[in-house]
Amino acid sequence: MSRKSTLSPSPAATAQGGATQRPPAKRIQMADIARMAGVSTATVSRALSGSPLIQQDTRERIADLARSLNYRVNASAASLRRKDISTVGVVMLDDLDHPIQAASDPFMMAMVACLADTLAERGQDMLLARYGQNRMDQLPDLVETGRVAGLIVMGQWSWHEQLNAMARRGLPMAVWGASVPGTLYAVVGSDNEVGGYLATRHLVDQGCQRIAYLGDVQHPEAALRHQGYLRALREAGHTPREIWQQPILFAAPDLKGIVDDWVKAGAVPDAVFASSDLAAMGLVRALSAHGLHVPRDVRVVGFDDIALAEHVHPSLTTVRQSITAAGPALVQMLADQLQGLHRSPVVLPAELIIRESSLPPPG
Amino acid sequence: MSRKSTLSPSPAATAQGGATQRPPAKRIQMADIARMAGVSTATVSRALSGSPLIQQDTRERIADLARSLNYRVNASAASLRRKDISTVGVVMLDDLDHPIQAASDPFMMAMVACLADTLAERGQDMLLARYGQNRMDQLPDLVETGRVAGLIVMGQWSWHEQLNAMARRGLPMAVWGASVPGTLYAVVGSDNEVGGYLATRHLVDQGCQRIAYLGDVQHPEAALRHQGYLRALREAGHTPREIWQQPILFAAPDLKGIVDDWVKAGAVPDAVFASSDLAAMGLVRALSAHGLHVPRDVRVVGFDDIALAEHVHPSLTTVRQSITAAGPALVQMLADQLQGLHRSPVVLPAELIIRESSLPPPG
DNA sequence: GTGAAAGCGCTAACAA
DNA sequence: TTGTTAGCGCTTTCAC
Repeated sequence: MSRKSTLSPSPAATAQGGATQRPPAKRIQMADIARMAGVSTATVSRALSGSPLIQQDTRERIADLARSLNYRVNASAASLRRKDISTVGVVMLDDLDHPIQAASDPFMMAMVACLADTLAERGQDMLLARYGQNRMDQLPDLVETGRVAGLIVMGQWSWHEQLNAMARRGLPMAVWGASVPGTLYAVVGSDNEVGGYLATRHLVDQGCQRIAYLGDVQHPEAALRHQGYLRALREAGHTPREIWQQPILFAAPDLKGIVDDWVKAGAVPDAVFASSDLAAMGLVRALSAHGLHVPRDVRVVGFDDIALAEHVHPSLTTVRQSITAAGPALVQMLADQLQGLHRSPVVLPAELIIRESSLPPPG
Repeated sequence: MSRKSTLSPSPAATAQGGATQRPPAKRIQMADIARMAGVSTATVSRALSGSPLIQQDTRERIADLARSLNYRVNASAASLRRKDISTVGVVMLDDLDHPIQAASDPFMMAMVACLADTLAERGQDMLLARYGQNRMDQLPDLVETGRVAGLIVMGQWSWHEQLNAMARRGLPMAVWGASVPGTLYAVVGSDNEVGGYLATRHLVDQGCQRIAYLGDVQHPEAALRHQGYLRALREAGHTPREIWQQPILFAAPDLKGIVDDWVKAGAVPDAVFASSDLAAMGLVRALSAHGLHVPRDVRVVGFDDIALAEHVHPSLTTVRQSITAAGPALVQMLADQLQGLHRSPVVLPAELIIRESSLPPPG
């Protein structure tokens, strides 16, 4: 089991007297199997990959031998020879380099998990990496050093230009987000405009008159949600007020300050559409610090439908982005890119999930 | 940019008339650089890896050439030749194969992100995979096919025996969790017993008399937290009641049913120590469905200190597991395993973070 | 200091 | 059907 590695032992471990070395048993390989089976490596290779060229019994004999010796073909060697990379890079882009930011977004992380499963089903490996603004230029390395066949990118954020540049360089990739004019890369995303519309329309239907929006309109997805919000408002004959359009940060917003502003201005909304569940939950807390209760005083709708949305108090009305649809769509989009097929953006339906936070309290 | 791939195009894409092929530009390689620089590939290889054997100017000339041609050494080929795998497998074990379960645990996902960063800093890649009970036996494949040097395993759960079996086979791995007697694999984890003690002791100090525990004692980590809970109770002279030891599922507990039981039995506790923040948040909601308010009627303490704990209402008192300590510890533990060094379990300190959910309400 | 040559472990023409 | 041979793209002795 001698496995060379760049890793170095910890000081603690080297200092420790009781450390023991494992016997360096040589790893078996294809030539060994071939010799023992009395055939060539070519035959072993074909047998193990299930080639129909090999006779039934030869194949089984070899398969049995391999199994009993616990032999497995070396994936890297095979991949090198075959010139066929079965690993996909999944990249989480973060605005800051604060440890764990986009990573703390449960929606993104659920997507990562779904991608892992989707890729696994297709027999592909997933290389996961986080990149911040500073290392952004190293992103193409993953592809150019041949470690991954292509990239699935999450967190379009403010990286639009860099992503476009990468697309121009011909990097195969699929991006989760929203397509804006001039987008050169392949995009998969939810129908953010309709999502925003549904959320706001629902609040209008509840009789809300003073509906605020919480979201960073610099962010392409949030901008579309805002457009949907405006459309619903327009339809209802409401006029959006400036103080109710709050350009908060997507992940770590200062909700307290915003509620303060509302209270000071005597302009507390009777409903808020927040562009993420995280923001919505933070808002509930910020409001309650001012003695404002959700949904009694303020109705709240979020976006994403993270797992927790159903389990917090009050449970959160939200716009569901279907992760189980998103993962396969992204993987397929990348597969198409790798075939050299350019596809137009994929827009997944968004669905309003009504829970307690936007409904009249039972009392 | 011809990149062969096992991926097949989607029906939608093939059907689509507007699909365009990218020109199959041949990828440059070391031999090309060598030819253009008028040296051998050996020299290029050495120059690019910064070997001191190569003369300063030769090295720079080659480096410049490579950069201008946007050449990068093929990582797989190099790794094959060098017999040195710089990829680590990070595995999330799930109890069910319900899509996204442990993956929906923000604590685990934050850890994954931290591992990604820690490994990246060391120049290692991270292969992320989820495994359920059914595919569990395929886990060693990752190592045995040479895709990864070793495994970092999260979600010890009820897999103890399988993990032990893998350790016996000599698979290099480091597991996040708790060490129980007879554990053969390398373990890194928080000080769960002390964490449970601190949480419960804090509730005792608040004057709580009827303190319940919520957690699956089958789970090694939860069992230790329970022991800490019992120790604090014992110290305070309290007797733990049966109905207040609830063996809930770690990730998706039926909190409603438990609260129902308490109410029916007329045995509603005045405080609950939950073995995860997720469970604590669910409990807050389940209690409120019965008109019970946190912290007014029931004080609650969680475990983990996920990012959201601070931002929900009421903000959650909890026991922090330091992710920033855990990630590096796991990586180092695996590094030591790969060196053949057996180290004893690493136990990281747990810290009580006091917030609203366990304190008397301000009113 | 640099180059020639021999592989890493496997697959795929091409022959037989 | 199976074996022979020639690499995949790189690193590294060993010689010069």
